[in-house]
Amino acid sequence: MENKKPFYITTPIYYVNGEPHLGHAYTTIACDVMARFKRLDGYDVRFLTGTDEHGIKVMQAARTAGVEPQAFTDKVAATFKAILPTLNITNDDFIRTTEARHKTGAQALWSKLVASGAIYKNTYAGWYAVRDEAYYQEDETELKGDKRYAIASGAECTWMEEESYFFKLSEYGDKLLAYYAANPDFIQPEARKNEVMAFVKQGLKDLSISRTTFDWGIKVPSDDKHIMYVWIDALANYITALGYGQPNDALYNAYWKNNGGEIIHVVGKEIIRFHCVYWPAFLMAADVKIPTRVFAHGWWTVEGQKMSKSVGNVIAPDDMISRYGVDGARFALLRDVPFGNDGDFSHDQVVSRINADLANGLGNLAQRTLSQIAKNCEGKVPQPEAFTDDDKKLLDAAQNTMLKAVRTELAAFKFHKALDAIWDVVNAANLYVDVQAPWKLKKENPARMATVLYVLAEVIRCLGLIVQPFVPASSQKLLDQVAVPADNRGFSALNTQNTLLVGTQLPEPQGVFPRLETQKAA
RNA sequence: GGCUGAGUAGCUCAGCGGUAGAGCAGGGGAAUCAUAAUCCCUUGGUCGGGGGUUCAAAUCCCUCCUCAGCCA
Repeated sequence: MENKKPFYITTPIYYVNGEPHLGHAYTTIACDVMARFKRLDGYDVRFLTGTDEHGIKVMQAARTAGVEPQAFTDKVAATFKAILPTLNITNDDFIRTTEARHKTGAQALWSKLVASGAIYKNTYAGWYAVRDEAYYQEDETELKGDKRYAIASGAECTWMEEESYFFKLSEYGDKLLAYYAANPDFIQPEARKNEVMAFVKQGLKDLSISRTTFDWGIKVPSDDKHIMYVWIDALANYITALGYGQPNDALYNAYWKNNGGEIIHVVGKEIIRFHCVYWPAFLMAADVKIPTRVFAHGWWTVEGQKMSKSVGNVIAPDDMISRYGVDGARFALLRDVPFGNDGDFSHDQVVSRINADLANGLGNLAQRTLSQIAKNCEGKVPQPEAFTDDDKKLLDAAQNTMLKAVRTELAAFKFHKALDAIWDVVNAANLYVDVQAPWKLKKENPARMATVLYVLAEVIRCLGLIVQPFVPASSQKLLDQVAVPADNRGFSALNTQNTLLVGTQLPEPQGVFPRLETQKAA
């Protein structure tokens, strides 16, 4: 148990100008599956999520709602926090950028950047679009009537001149490219890496990193007129949550400065540049270690359409849970679509996946096995005879091969392939039941029947163990069904040394994965 | 406009130089332990279009089309 390797995984911090939806749930669930897997696999895991609460948009949203920004963010942040138990998320911490610890840490990071000479003061002038929180060059805007708009986004612009601090991003292009080259896995998937490298190769400009036009943000140390640019504020959360720049930085030492452990940021593809260009540049300048990996996942459409408030097809995490159950929802989001690709969320597809794999596949496998044990073996783990080749083959797949395959796939965030590997065993087990036909053996050869049922029960134990990260609640029920002790459910038990104990009394079999109705109005 | 991906069975995708694959859906059958679940067999594709290289191309090259993203 000692000398566990550290593993630090983060979701982005979610911007509190709207309610949580499918996209937030997706990122968070993916990280949770990874965090749970790594814990079960013997790592010392730290899993962080949280909310990004500063910036002019939040300030304006608060004004529209007629409340103070702090009160506004308190309310929205609470809705983000509330979905975590709903989705059965095992985050170790939840950071809000309005918390004192974060402000202290972010200011410490700023001061470090100043001390290292990476920051200078200048004037910023240009066409500013409030909606985009961005400045545009004159040629990036167009005049319509007496108003000027950004060509790219259509947002209205006003001329602004403000004193601003700048980060010397222009000095980091080569260093970043060298880092990407030396760490080929830093940006995944590959297509995103190409995109980021192309961006860096064309040359980087210094980055304006402070604002004076509004005050909903973290104050720049020793210059109260300025607040920190939202991204330097937001990105800092990954280290401030660990105690960076604060009196107690034990977690920072354990999980960030860690020796040989991993630091992984999971992000949506829209914020890859901030995480793969700005963030590592800030860290280089501050002499802080750079994360091991940034993984950008794709986006969901719903029934073929983009999710949007105006279309009215935004899926709320609560809706998903009430329709499919927590485990069904978690499973459906990761089962088919390669992490990193965009996917389409279709009700019919989700239902058919849940029914085919969970109910008909794994659920029914357990039910048919356990009910035979209940009827024919007094509900006790049966005593096996010598194993046949078929028995050995199936047992070996469940006890040895499966975990290795899942480990390999998850190391590359291939959730769907990990599940493929697990379901290969589920399908093999269902086939094994038919081939062995224990219901016939009952009369012809009861000892052989006992062996077959033992093999199946043991395979169910292994499946119950490995499926824990994906369907945490159901898997516990499944493991209860085969009487696996609560303290023997880590992957260190996924082998031939921790098999089911012959003669153990099993509880009355109960369905674990219910079938969903197929015909249901969307 | 430049760059990066993607375009393969009704649907979701795998294959990335050697006789077109899986899962789901559809059709037929077997079985009856089980959540009307399971198992077997099966229908279905000029692998976006066109050209080229090769004994051989979904797979390599060129070109065009469509979609997505990044950049300008």
